[in-house]
Amino acid sequence: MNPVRPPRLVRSVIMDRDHPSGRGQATSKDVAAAAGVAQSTVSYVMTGKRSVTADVRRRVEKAMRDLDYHPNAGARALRGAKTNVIALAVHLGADADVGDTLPYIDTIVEEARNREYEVVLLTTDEGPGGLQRLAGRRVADAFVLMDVRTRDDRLATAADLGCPVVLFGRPADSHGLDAVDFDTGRAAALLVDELAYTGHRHIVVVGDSPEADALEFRFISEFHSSARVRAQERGVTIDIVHRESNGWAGFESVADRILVHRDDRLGIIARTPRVTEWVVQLARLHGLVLGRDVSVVALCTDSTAREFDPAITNVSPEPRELSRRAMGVLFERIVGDDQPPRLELVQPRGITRRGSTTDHGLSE
Amino acid sequence: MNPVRPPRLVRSVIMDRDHPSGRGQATSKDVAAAAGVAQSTVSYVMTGKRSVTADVRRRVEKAMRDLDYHPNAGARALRGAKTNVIALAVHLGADADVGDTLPYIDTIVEEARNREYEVVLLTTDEGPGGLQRLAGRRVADAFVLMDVRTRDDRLATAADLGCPVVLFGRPADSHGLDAVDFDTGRAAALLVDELAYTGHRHIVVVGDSPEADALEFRFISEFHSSARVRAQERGVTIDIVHRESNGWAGFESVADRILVHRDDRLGIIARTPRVTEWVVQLARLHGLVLGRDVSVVALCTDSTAREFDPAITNVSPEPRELSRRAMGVLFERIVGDDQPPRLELVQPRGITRRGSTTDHGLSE
DNA sequence: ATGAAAGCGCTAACAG
DNA sequence: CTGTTAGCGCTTTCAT
Repeated sequence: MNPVRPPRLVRSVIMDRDHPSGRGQATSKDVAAAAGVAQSTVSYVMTGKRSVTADVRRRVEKAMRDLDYHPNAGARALRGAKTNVIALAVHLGADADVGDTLPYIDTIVEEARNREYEVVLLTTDEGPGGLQRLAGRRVADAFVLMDVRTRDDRLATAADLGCPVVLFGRPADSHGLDAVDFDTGRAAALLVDELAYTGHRHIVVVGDSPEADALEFRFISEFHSSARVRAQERGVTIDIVHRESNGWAGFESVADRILVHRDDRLGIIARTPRVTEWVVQLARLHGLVLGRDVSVVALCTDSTAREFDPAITNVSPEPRELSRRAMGVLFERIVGDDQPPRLELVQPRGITRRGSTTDHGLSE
Repeated sequence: MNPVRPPRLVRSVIMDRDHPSGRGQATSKDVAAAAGVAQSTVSYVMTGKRSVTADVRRRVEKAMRDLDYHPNAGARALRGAKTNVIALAVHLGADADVGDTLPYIDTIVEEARNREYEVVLLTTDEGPGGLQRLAGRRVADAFVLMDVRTRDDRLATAADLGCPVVLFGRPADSHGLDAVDFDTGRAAALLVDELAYTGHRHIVVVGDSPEADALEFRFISEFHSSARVRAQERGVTIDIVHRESNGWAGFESVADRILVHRDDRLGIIARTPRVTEWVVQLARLHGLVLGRDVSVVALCTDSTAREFDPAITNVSPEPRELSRRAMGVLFERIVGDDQPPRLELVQPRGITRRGSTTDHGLSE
């Protein structure tokens, strides 16, 4: 029986070899043997750090494919003193601002992959210890720190790690580390301008975090102060409101403050996606039609803005652009450049006018 | 000058040593030398695989502290054939169900840390190739696959990796892999029961994904079919509705279907946090008071349920428990157990009655 | 209870 | 252009 057998599959070939026993991986030595070259040649074919005859290269590459060869990351890291892993410290706790954090992470992973890097995850809760562990054990050789607070006890440690680090946000003292940040002040100005230009006389800024957070995160305080200044310049009144406790209840309790000027060209600025949801709900609840009785603008991604009906006039915080820039800076450091520490301040792409805003006909 | 100098700091001691040059890490060899023992003894102090005199142990531990020693992960992996890294494949794309995905990841990272494991991140988009890369290069030696579809092309590959894998979800063919899943059918039954017991006569199930998704993810179709069966058993009418296109608009267009029975003891089941938000909005928009004119129950975490006012009667999908169970199964495989593949079906902890439901006085 | 020594898989001198 | 060789830092026999 079975007089005619199909050609054996690659996998079988591997299984039959005696050196890379059973399930074990083929090593560069096996590849070298199969291709009839030295182990170092295999290495040079991979790294391109030495020129190799076309013929030899072909033989090596074929052997790699036949044996399903993958270089062992541990051995590489050990020898090369380079792990090709970056550590990403991000806040994942129960109180994480779930709204727009995934696109940041997604883009970071993507950018890392484009450069043949892996990403290990680290929670902000682990604090400085986590950084030390990963750097000390040589698991990662570059770090991305998200959710950086104005004063952040991870920074002194991070600066001492002796390897590239990039921050999301602008701490009071950056300890000589590179950082990227979104120009939230500029975003606030754009949002205020939009409301002022379309003839609104009163502006209320609504945030979802207690006042205390404004001190911890610069992007919050900066948003507030910039909005305040701009409103003054534009000659419109402004009030800054945030919820008093968690949940809708803590938000509803400040409803009066939000809606005081509901009958006199009121424009509301929502600082996060979640708060946008609430503001929309609040308006509906009070029988106010968005884009007619009251205007709402928000700092949120375009995709979030479009989820509403009417869609919300918005400025995007550009999560993907921010992550791309951060990774750009990080990899420049990795290849080793000695520039002084850099701050990349990402500008809003602009404001997108959608259905949630009225034009009171007073535009300049 | 400087007649009295303070005792030198640990760091200086390191810097002064000549072997671990400059910024370089101290190695176990350095520790051994400093403690006056063999390198192997240092190793045994760490692993505990051989008994060590209390005195020797103390000396070694002191040397480790003095030199700020951290074992090199690459070297360990190389020698020990164990990376102490698990790979987490998760969907992070633009369409990710942002709602409740962070708690899963948070708990996975936490559980990994408790067992001295690191977590590398992998996007679902990378498909089977990502798994092969990480396993082949020996970056990770165990895998967690989230967002598993009914038919998922990563599974055949995953099963062939030759290392522990655990799935979130129940594919049509699990390829002999372990899996954990939430009993969404039971959850649907609980939600229907709650509405039936409190005297509702019509139930509408609202989902946020198009019908097509129900085929891809078992938890969706199972939720629907279980709800349907249970409603029949309880003698109440049921309709299953989902939005027709993205955003609020696609949702509002099915508003009529949702609210047909608004005047006759209507109970609405929201299948996700996001859809809960919308249903609440829709009700308000139509002047219906939650817990009086209409009842809303949801499949969402307790913390999400409490965000609303009135709080929403809910069944939690238990993200943290699910992750804990998954990691439990995974680590049992890692220490090597030869049980047949397991499916851990996590039961809902129960339903929590809150303000969003009316009791029509017909409870049994 | 401890030491000495071999070697995991790779890269980078050093030789030709 | 290619081969030979010496480790990277650790764990684990094998000896004592």
